[in-house]
Amino acid sequence: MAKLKDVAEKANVSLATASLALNDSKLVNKKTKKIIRQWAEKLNYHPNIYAKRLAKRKSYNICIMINSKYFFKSSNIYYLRIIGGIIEEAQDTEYTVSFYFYEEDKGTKISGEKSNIKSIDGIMVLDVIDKNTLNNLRKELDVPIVLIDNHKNFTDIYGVDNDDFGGAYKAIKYLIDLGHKKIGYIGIPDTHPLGRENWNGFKKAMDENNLKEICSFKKCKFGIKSGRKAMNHLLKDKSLPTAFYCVNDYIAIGAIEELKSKGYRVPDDVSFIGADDMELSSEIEPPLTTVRIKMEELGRVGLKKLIAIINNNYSGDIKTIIDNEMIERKSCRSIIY
Amino acid sequence: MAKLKDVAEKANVSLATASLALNDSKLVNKKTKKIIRQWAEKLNYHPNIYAKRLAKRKSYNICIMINSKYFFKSSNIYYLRIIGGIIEEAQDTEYTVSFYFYEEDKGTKISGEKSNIKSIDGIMVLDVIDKNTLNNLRKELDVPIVLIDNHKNFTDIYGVDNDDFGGAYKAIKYLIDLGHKKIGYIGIPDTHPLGRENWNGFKKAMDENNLKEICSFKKCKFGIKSGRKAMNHLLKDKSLPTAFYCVNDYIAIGAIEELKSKGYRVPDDVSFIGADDMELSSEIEPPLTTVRIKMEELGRVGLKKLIAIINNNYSGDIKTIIDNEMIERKSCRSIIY
DNA sequence: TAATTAAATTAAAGCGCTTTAAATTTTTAC
DNA sequence: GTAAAAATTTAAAGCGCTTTAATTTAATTA
Repeated sequence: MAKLKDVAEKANVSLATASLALNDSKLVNKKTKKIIRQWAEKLNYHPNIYAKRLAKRKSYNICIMINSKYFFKSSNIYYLRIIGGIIEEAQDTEYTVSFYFYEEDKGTKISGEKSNIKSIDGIMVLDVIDKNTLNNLRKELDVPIVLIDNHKNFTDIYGVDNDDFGGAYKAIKYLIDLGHKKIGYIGIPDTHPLGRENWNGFKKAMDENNLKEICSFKKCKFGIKSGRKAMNHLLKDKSLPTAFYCVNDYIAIGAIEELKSKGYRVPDDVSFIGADDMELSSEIEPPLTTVRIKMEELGRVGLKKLIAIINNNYSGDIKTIIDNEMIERKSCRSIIY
Repeated sequence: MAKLKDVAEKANVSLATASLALNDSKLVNKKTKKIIRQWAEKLNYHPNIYAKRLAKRKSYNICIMINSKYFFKSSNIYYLRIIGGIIEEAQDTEYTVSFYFYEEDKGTKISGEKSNIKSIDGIMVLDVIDKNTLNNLRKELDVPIVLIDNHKNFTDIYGVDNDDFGGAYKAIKYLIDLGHKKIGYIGIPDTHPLGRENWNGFKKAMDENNLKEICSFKKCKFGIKSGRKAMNHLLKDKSLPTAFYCVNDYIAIGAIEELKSKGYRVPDDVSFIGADDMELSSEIEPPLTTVRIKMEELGRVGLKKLIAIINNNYSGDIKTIIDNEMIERKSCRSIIY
């Protein structure tokens, strides 16, 4: 493999000039630069990243921290898509990412035994992280941190979040535009920030249209079973709304299943809109209309942001909010006559 | 951050001795070694991995190649679990993994623009890879390759594969032990190696028990819809078997749905066993009994194997076969009276 | 005790790059 | 045409580690 010395020799310049040139320094003459670049190309030269990192005393490496419990227990497409976005983005930079599974209770010595984790320029944390672990991170490793989809906990730390509020709002507006006036809500408790955001988005859209909430259930967990249970519970009410917003697709899927098993038709009798867009959502009957979270985007934007921060040229907001995308499928019908 | 020099000074030895000691060389006296080790610990010394890699002319880095199309299109838990296993395993070694998305048609210059990919000691390829890309890899990067779950294509390349054959066999045996004699098969075409393996495993178990195939459908794709269609088709037959083996859980889920929608009960009327164990499988009604693929294990074993090969101390088989795990849930019933 | 051998330690070079002070060349100003 | 300033190039040191030849120390033998 060609090294810097080789291109320097071919180009008839010193090592220093070659290095400077390939790093696009203004110190070197344009013509010289061009010649050096051409030789680099011709020799298929690629810098040895380890030599570079050593010389620059910089790791060009970013650590992606993932709670191993969440990852392995409830592992779902969620992490995969974020990670996919990060990797893709990294491929276009000179940064490298390495993944690190942490365990909450072992928080105190994050940077203990593993030496790799010490060679990093920044940290991205996926999903929610507990206060202890985070604080230890901050103490032990003195590098910038970006939280991905942390649902606005830790307001003083850089982050990239999905617009949960806006997603719910958008969904309700969509239903309203379809003519629905009686709209139900199936979600998780308000104690969870995600629950709060969703509920607030829902409420806002309803309020703006002078609609009153009806048939809301906020005790779900994430999961199909939970959606089924919720619907089962709601079915005891006298009247069903004409449409439901569910804070995530699995809940919606469960609710739909339950409803169908009782003889109702979707969307003929009641429409459904979910959120997240899971792999399954397009597979069920009817295919689920949903507010898709741009998870790849969260990853991509997060990495860009972190790199900017590392290089001291970030000037945007502490929290970046990523909007959602409406995926119209077959689970909502218009009731405008 | 403490460096080697620091611990050498504290321990009152030369840099060389310190280095040797921490790498457990037999050249250095045991007592000296101990002292040096203690100081390293006390100073919380961790070698700078870039300096090390540079000095050793070795990258300690492994490239995980993923077909970006498969990853992003049909992205599912499959990749996530394998990747999880790899990352976990890597955390216990001094190797680092980096991920690389490739595109089939761009096969010719895998190692082109990106320099990172050139600093690797080995390659793991997830899932199926096309011949062209693989050959280019071999030509361009002269490092060992391990194929993960490649379904035994490329018999001359190291690999770690799930025991698809054994999985099907195990599933059928399970059904037979439950008393089933009329067993149906829903799968993918034999042209796909996975289809072949499954079918052969199915056949073998059936043959061994003098059972005749009945109600088999082999034109599925992977996916719920496909399972639904399959069952719809099979329902036109006169008689249903008492149990079905489906080559993957999504197919099973679709088939079950379809069957239930026609008024049948699962497992009362017909039992189902799937394969893979997807996130969803435990969520449906009834929770699906399935032959779980140990995907994390595939990743873990694959990495270990590759590292061994890199260090010239692998002596096992070209292909390593990982067995499956029976997950008993509620979709199969005993029909022994 | 001296000579020989084995064990332990170290000096020094090198990995491939960056960077800065110093040297050289070119341009500008007078 | 020369001095001063600006632009360009380079020598050399350094990043933090490994490794080998050479040196020093300890153990063995006669």
